[in-house]
Amino acid sequence: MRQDTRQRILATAEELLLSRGFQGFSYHHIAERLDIRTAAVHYHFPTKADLGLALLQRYRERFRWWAWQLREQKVSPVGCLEHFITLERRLVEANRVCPLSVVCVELQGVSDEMSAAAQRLLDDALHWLEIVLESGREANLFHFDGSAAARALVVLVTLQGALQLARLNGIETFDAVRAQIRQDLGLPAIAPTGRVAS
Amino acid sequence: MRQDTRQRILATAEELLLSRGFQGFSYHHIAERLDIRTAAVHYHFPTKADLGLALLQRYRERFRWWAWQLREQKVSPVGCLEHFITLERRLVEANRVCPLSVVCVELQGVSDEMSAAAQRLLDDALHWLEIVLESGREANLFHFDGSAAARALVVLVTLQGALQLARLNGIETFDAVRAQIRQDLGLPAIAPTGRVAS
DNA sequence: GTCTATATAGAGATAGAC
DNA sequence: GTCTATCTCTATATAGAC
Repeated sequence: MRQDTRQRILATAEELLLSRGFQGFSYHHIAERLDIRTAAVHYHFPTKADLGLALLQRYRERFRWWAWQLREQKVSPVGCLEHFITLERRLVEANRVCPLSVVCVELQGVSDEMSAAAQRLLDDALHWLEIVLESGREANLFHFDGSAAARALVVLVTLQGALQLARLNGIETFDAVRAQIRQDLGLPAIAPTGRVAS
Repeated sequence: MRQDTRQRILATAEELLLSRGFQGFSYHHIAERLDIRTAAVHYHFPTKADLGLALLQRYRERFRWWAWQLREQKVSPVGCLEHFITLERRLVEANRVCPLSVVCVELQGVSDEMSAAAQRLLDDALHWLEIVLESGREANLFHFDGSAAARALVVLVTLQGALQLARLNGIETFDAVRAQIRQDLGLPAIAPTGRVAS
């Protein structure tokens, strides 16, 4: 019945991480929400650095699994991009930011292992996006100059920035940027394959 | 001799804010660096919210003065954009982030007044960039589709994202994005007006 | 695995002397 | 304006009972 406490801690901690930053939540916040004591949290994650690392690893595993699923379902490059943007948009709707943003802003306040885990997550995302863009270009779906790697980098940082500033400026900011990204990749204003999940 | 303590506090606090986040520094850190006591810091800024607000106001005033200078010197739109990018690049070099990033990530941990001040800074930056892009387009220096406001938004969020991820991924990330932004605005790979300050 | 209890340290903030 | 001294609260973490 109760190894799932660990999972509930992770889920709650992730919510807190993405809405308040790593330095903005404590074991007390987690324990309070789950109606347990802080000592129980320490049993599962002895130090906060352990918890932070676990959160980033979990996030990365989830991303890899998500990307693997899209591949299994043979989703088109355009569909992949749309799904990815939708993923980020959901964060905006939930008033959250991306864990990469948190680590970058609070870099001096997190352990080296945590920032290394963030680096791996970033590498995965960039690599995945590069493949999507390159295969989409080969299929004549996307149109852009330069290397797919360079374009993937620009798309990712643009989404990161939009995700973040949307918190101050409203979700219209995110949607405006999203439209621009599509246009810069040579897609029509409304994605032809559908899947522009709201 | 000693109203400049206030200025020294602001300068030190800004360094800490941009390198560690708002929740990542304390009055003790400031006092230690200036070799004064925390009570002296509280004299100038009774609460941390007061200090945070002052930091954002100061940042905004500096930006406005900086933009005004460029205008006085009749710097071309291309030069303005280059100067702006250089401004951000210096933050990367100093391993800092933008105050807007800090406020966005730690939004729940800052006062309403602080986030309102960040909003005003963002508005100023967007408005300034919009004018630069629009006047540059009229002078046939920039080439882009859509409104200047929409393009300004994309350029700004892209720089924000690059500034942030460069902290994890290295300054090459920032430079690659910078090159892409230039290209997307129809500029040659190397800016013709010079002023690509290193 | 979870609890109570507690240790330690740091943060934000105030009072009052100089 | 800046200091010493102190207060209160919170955060991280551990010990040991159940």
